[in-house]
Amino acid sequence: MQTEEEFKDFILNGHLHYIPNVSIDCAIFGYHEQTLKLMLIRHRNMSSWSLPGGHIKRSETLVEAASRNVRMHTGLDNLFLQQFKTFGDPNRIQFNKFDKEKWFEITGLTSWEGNWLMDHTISVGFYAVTDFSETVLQTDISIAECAWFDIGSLPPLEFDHSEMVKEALHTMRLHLYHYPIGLNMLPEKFTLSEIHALYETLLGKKLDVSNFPKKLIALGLLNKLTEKRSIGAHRSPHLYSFDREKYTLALKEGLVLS
Amino acid sequence: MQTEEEFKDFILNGHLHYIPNVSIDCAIFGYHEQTLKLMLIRHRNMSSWSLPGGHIKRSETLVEAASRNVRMHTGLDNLFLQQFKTFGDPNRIQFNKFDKEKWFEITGLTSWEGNWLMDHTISVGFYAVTDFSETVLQTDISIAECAWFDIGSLPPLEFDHSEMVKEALHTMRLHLYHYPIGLNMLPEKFTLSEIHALYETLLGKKLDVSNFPKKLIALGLLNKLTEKRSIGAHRSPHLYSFDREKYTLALKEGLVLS
DNA sequence: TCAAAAGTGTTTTCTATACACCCATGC
DNA sequence: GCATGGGTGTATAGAAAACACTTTTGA
Repeated sequence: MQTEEEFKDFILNGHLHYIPNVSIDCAIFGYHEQTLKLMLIRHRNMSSWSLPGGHIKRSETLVEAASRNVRMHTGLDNLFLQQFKTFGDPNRIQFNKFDKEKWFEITGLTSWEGNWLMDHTISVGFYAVTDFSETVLQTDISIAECAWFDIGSLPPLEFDHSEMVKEALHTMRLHLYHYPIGLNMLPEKFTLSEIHALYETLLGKKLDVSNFPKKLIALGLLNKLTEKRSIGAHRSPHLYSFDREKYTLALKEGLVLS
Repeated sequence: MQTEEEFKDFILNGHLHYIPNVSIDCAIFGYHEQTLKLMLIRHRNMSSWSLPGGHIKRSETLVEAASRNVRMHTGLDNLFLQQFKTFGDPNRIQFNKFDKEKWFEITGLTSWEGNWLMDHTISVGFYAVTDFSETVLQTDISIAECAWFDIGSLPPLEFDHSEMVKEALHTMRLHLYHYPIGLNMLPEKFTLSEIHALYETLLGKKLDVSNFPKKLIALGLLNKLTEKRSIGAHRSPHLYSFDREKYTLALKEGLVLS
């Protein structure tokens, strides 16, 4: 959706291709060098930030809608993407906060009564994880801004999105112990220290320097490479890579990291 | 919804009070004397069974809708009720399987094009647990039958409800280790053997006779009563009851049972 | 006194955690 | 050689599992 014309058509006739009354919202977590960030967008005509989201095409599944949304904003595909909760409180969206005038100007409408977008909307929350340094943030005509925010200092969010973030973070941290989430946040080859730092940042707590690598190796997902990384005046750490086969299996079947 | 007239009005004008394109479905698990059952309903004009469900009123939250649904079918309130997943695959409902003729007869319509019910519907899954011997199954005008089925021998289900049951069961079993779920499935006063049997049945596996009670007591949710139960030619077991305060706290904050 | 079920105690095994210590590297 | 981070080994505490044993009850 890049032109004003397409946007107008979406507002007026979107319900022909998209399911009304339902949307998805995505909490996209980004990791890089020991900082955890969250991607937020600012809609046109809105002053506060919100999670990226959108409607579901009549031909696609929920995950596909979420995946399309994430791809649209980050340019990335095949991220770890999980449903975490569905939100539907009656007052989760305050339509009276919208900028009527601007809206009428775009659409040529004089009232939003009966418009498919201006109705009670339930939203299915998804979260994704990625390396934010690899992303190229993209907007479309409906979005004014798009940016990464430090997880510790998020701005006030629109709608019920603050609660969504809280839930998303909670679920993501739970999943860290039951799924291998790391493939998209680490380079192809990485050291144990790097993955250690990743887990510490995502979980927001310290993990034992000695025991964490042991547990990780015990899972059997890692291949120890013969290569080492040169890090200057220190012992060269071994490089590891994920065993793709075991990784994808663990994604399906789950695992237990204590 | 008890009369033919109300049913017709729901079909024709329900979208005024209910949100279209979204529904909730409930997997209601029932326990009694070491058997685990699931409540299923059969819609009018449908040959197979399905999970009870319905639309969400514009004024209520998702849980409230689920709660209303459960109450309607079982007569029970305040059950442990949890969202487990939202389902939205494009082909989850095959509208062409519906009995058109019967439908037209009821409504006086000659086509279902444009009817609010005949559109892509996303469904939010909830599960509940109760003692099935305490329930009084109730139907309404839209439902032909309502019955408990043994969890091990469920009939084929409509839509994607088989997958829903699988997911509901999985989530319920996970939650058993993180929430106190038992209040609604046991009498006010119960023995350790009874709660032991409950957990074994819900989890579908054996739990150690000696260690399970220890862990349970260690949680601190139980009050040991001075009363005992007389069970014939055997040692009389102590009766226990839940500590309401600690129970409700644990419902909110969670707990860890290994 | 015996069978059956309740309940307790003990032994063994496993695992989590803390921490001491050795290794590799470049200056 | 020494400072620094990488990596390994071990000792200890605590939890989980297995199971033997004691208690209570009514026939």
